[in-house]
Amino acid sequence: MTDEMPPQRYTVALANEIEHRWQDWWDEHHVFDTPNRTGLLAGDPRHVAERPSLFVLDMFPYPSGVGLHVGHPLGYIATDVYARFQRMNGRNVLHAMGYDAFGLPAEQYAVQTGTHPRVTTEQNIATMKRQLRALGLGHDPRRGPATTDPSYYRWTQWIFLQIYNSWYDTRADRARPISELIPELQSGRFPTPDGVPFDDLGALEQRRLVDSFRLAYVAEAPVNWCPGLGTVLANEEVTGDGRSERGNFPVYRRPLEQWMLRITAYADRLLDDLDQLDWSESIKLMQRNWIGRSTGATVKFPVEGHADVAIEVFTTRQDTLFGATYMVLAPEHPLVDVITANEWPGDEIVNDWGSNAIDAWKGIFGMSDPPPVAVRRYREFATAKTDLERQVVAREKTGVFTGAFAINPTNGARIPIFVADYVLMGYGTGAIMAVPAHDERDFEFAREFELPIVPVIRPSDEWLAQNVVSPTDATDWRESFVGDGVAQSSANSEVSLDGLRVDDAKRVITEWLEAKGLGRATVTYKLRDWLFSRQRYWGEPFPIAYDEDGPVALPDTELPVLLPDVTEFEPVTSDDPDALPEPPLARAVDWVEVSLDLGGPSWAGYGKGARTFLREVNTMPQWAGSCWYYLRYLDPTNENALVNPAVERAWAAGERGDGSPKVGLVDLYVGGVEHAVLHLLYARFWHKVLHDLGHVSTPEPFQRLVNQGYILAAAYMDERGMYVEASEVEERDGGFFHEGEPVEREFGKMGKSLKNAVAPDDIYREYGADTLRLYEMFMGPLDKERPWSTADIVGVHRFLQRLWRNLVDESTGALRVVDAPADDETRRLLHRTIAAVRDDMESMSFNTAIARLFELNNHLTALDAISREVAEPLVLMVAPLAPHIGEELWQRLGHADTLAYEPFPVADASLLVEETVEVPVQVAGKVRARVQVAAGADAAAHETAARSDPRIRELLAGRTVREVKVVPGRIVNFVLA
RNA sequence: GCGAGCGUGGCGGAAUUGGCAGACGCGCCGGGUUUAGGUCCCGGUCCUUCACGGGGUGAGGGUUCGAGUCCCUCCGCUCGCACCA
Repeated sequence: MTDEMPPQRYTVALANEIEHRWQDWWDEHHVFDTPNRTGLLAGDPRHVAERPSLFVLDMFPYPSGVGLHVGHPLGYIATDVYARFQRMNGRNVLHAMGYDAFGLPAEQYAVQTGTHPRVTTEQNIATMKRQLRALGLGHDPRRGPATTDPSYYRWTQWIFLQIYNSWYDTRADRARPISELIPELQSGRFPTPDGVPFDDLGALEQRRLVDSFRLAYVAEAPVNWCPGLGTVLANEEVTGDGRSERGNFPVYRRPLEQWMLRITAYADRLLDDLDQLDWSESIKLMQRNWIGRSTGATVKFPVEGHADVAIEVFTTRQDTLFGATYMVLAPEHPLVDVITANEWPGDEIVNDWGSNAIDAWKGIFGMSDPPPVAVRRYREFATAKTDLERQVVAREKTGVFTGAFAINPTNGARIPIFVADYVLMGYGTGAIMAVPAHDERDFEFAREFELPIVPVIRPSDEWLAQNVVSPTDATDWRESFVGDGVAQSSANSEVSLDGLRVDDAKRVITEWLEAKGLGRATVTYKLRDWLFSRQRYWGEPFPIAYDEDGPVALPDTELPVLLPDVTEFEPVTSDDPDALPEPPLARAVDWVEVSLDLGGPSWAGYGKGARTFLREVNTMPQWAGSCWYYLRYLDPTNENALVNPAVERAWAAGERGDGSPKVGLVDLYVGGVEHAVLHLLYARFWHKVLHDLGHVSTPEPFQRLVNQGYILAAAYMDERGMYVEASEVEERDGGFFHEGEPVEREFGKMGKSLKNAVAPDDIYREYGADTLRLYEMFMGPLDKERPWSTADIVGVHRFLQRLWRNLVDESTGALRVVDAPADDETRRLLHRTIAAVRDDMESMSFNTAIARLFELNNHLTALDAISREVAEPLVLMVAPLAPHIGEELWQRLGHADTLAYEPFPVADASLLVEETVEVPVQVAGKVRARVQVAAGADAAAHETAARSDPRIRELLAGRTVREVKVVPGRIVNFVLA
């Protein structure tokens, strides 16, 4: 079979031999060791440390036990190509890969098999390193920490302490050390309990007061509690039907005391600073929506018969206040019990049908119950609904009247107060004023409950005409009017909005509310503080201990707080929803109890001499380690600091593409869109805290973000609806079969669940790593999803084979390259290719760069010998994409050192200009001929050339040319009359 | 429902941003090398037509000398959010 094969053909055997040899060579010669300008990693034998820096980063991978499939390295290859290109372009490039190795999968596997998660994690990291090394990625091997290394999580804990020991100064709009809060408290800037001066407070009161300012705090908050897993879960770990993603156990919302991080203090900056980042608009929008800032006003509504109670609502439409005809409290609202009447009011409120509307308000569970019973039943009904039911039942409005009335503060109207689950306790104040004329949800509810609808904004004429209704009487309205318009029926003896447009009306009414002490301008956010503790073993321990009064921070000298080496790391699980979390670390009794002499100020809970504390037994969530890993890449071996500030500044200095200074440390960040909100928001938050405290110099972590598309692959489902192993499916007669049975094909994200994963190892074995790299880059634009097709790989493999054959004689192995100059046509093609490839590499359009290289290479196959002036630039251009064959050919061309630092070819501009250009000629908009004109010729010359073309002359004969449009070098168009 | 993005050959995808639609690759067709298959090499390949020509970028309309590209309406797909006051 192989006896016919030329001995020096670029087969997979030769490719693999070349690849392994160069991977070893790179390691031995430290080719990708990136020097820092100063500090521990400052050695610089290649003299590149002073070059402009470029930090290229991949999202931190989790070392999974099942190994990689070919979808995983797509982004890693892209960053490697870009990093190699920029390194050849004169940049000092930092590119490294660490491991996000804490987390639930290793712990679950440990529970199933009894293997300690550290063992599994180390094995998985080794497997992943082997698979990634085989791709030829040019990472600095010294800069790849794992979050599970104590030398790494020591600094995760240190950052937590920085956050804990900080408060947010809203006046300076930044976080400051907690020690700087004390003078502020002493000066009386912040109110103290009962107005007692801070220094006169007891130690515990001081401590409680200071704790209430910290950016990390313990609070009771409703969380996703999963007794089946024995831990609380993040929202993203819970499926749409309220079960755990792993294990499919029920998840319950219940209040538990947990660590929270005060990310809400940064809401405005997290929102506003997005403008300075080079991220896709869709990702920015997702973050904006998640933060969910809305500006409006809070307004107090007095409650009839309760002189001391007012219901505070948040609204973005304070201009419609005169149209508020009822109020709604969320079922969980604490005032519900306070204001609910004992009996239904005796009022007659006549509805449109002439009957008493109150009868319709008494709820869905029977009209004989008094308000307290009706309200209790409704609350039970509302809380029993799962999230799924709330979605499916969608917008069907339910609720119940409390029997109580509030007073609209603008016009004194008595308005009924309802409880309804369309108002959420978690947003705003958990209560709303309802303006059914100008709010869709309120309108639906008002129709359902026969409530009055009072238009206070005159709708646009267009809307009125379309709906054929009155602007002032909503009886016939089929929907609310939510657009801009002019206020009407909105005046009392002190203020009038009538005639004002929405924005002006908002301003006027807000001023009036503030003057009367009834309300004020307010901004609210959807963003909630970040629940930061988990009941897991395999995570970072908190650097926190407790005395009888609460949490106390451990000093830096106690770091790292090592994860105790237990034998039972499984959480306590249960079927009982009322079971309480029992973190696995609670069982490490010897570790939990710790004797410390903390010393220090009483407000920090210290200062009591040596005594016994109990350690925090929760661990941090997996996000903790991934919030700051990119900073550790800068200075991974530093034992005295998270990162040497001088090193950090050197990497942070730099410019964006447009020459403006960058605000984000990392120049290019590539990863999956699944982290659009959580990881990217958390990391930005931590970075900003570290920036405020002076530990990093930029306000943002990631300047430019690119989301690579998923790799899709055909998946096959049998008649039972089960996925079958895609690699075992055969196609025949236009159908697909698995073990003889017909199966249905679909396309989906490559992975274990669809049984359609393709292992990179199989591709190396069949084609080699350079071919895999090239194929993944050639499939399509980086940010688009693309279907994997193993059959298509031969195309790029043939390219490498042809490239090899163009430069190396397949039978003798001799170089086919000559020193004679290239012919003119080849030289011009080369320089056009260089110009195009350079542009494409800059914009990461690798698929088109590869197409250009194909064209040049195909041109060369027709030549008897290849000139060195073409061969060398070609090899250098291929090298970032296919570095092993690049290095091998470079060496065979007579170079002793790596090409990784060779300058990327630069096109000779004079060779890009053709002497003549072919210009299409249109008659009446249709291309009828092409003519040659001199490059740079003017419009008249174009027209003359076009008119002298015989075909054009024929077509124009006897016709009147009304106009001739000429775009020199591009087109000539004769416009006929 | 709201928001964002995308619809180009049999398939993956190009098109300097309003100027020659289909680069490049797969597949397919034909030929060569080979005992044969595979590999490899050469040529062809949007549809229609013998050809000249005509048609063609999800559908329909518009702007323009000129539209894959801009605008409007609709259809389809993907993603995100989902009672956020």
